[in-house]
Amino acid sequence: MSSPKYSTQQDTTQLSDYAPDQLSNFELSEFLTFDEWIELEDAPSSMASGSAHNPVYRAHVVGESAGSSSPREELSGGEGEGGREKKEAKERVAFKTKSEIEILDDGYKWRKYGKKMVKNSPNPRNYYRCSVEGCPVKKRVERDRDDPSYVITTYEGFHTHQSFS
DNA sequence: CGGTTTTGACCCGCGC
DNA sequence: GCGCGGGTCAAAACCG
Repeated sequence: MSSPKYSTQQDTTQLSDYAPDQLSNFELSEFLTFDEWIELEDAPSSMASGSAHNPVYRAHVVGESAGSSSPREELSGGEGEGGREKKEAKERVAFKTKSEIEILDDGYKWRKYGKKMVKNSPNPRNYYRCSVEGCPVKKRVERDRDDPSYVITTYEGFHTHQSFS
């Protein structure tokens, strides 16, 4: 509901610096299985102060640790179609970034489709989805429970179209 | 006008 | 068998 305090622009300068396209490729190329946050060393060359270390953590959550291999195939919801395709292993990449805003513009258009409160955390969980049709990419944004200053963005799936920067 | 957002309700899978 | 949790979708409202 509105976040009057949050400016539309904000100083997302540092945030926009990371290219989603490039980043995605990088991630896709590598199979990640990190159960912990890995600090990415950003090159804040443009950082005048330099002291502002942009803490970006990358973690790949494989989940599906034996057991639930098929969380959800498709939301039939009245769809009697028989064409069911096996879903490929959808990668789940979690990014932890220090930011006051959760809506970080990564170059893609996202449409919010749900908000849920997490038990154990006063922070709500936002669900975003790519506005582009055919893009099974989903984004989950949640604030760090320990550090509200940090935002955990979890990307699911992969974009099938070029990023519109 | 289009697109998007927002809240609630609904649904599914799994657990016990 | 039933309940819980999480996740998703839908309609309406709002914005640019």
